[in-house]
Amino acid sequence: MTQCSTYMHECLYFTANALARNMGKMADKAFKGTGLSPSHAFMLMLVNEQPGITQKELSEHLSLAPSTLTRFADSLAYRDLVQREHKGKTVRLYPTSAGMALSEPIAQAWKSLYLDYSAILGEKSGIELTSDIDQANKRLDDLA
Amino acid sequence: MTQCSTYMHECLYFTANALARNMGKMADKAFKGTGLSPSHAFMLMLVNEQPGITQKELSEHLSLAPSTLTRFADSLAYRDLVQREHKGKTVRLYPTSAGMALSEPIAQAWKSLYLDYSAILGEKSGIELTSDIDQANKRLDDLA
DNA sequence: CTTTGTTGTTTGTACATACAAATACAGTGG
DNA sequence: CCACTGTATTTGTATGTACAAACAACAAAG
Repeated sequence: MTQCSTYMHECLYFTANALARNMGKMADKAFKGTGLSPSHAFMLMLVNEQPGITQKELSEHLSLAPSTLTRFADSLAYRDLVQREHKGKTVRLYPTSAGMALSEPIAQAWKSLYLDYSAILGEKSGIELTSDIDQANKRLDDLA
Repeated sequence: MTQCSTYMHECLYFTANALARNMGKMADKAFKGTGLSPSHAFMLMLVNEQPGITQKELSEHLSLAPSTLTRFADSLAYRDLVQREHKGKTVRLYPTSAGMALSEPIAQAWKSLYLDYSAILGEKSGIELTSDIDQANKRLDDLA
């Protein structure tokens, strides 16, 4: 705890990024068994649940840029976890059987991630923090 | 607000990353005038305040990997904003006059970032959220 | 039915960041 | 003084993510 005349930990940009990196490490470990990064896993999960979902919709659900979704879709398609259907200007994604087979492992990894950080932060605090952050995101999104 | 049977917004990994991206965008805008990314600006700030600081120390203050600090130092040195002094195995960083000249612009950008998000979240909520996140980070760091 | 604006996707490119392995130095027990 | 161990840095390489520009398809209006 070296002292620091610039109080970076009082800056939301700074703390938010540090938290994201911390959680990223944890999530990477938790999802390692699935062979997918957490973000790819979330994406596949959405495709499994809503076959035919478009990339636009995915980018909204995941708050990721459309171009990012293109790359992710490339990657999942390359591994035969989803199939793309181009209809007009939109692209719809459907899970393959290999993709669906990952549903369970992903759900488990996700649960395990939840347990991991709950163990450190306390379940209740974790839930509250998550909810507070989510509220903040809603306001920030609206003004973007 | 499309509904989603997978409640990603109840996952701390997910919300934390979304917040980091949101804040990142804001910070990029706020720091644009300085010609530096927010992270580089923070680093330069620390060097300005503690001339002779080592990369190890910087990596602790900034919660960034040592290798990342090497690249950042490269970049700042390349733009003649810091000078490196290799002494034994450690590297100490000193600001140049150009680096020091950026102190003020950086401080202003930082303040402006603070005002920006405070305007959206409310100053008090912003402070509380930042502090909550900081607490969480402290616990997560300890167990890494 | 053509022009013009809007929306969904893709591509080129760039950046922050990380991990693992390599390197270079420093300190210790023999 | 030497071998061994630990610590600070660097390098190679990879990933996630973004923006801006290009592109493709549709919609609306003249």
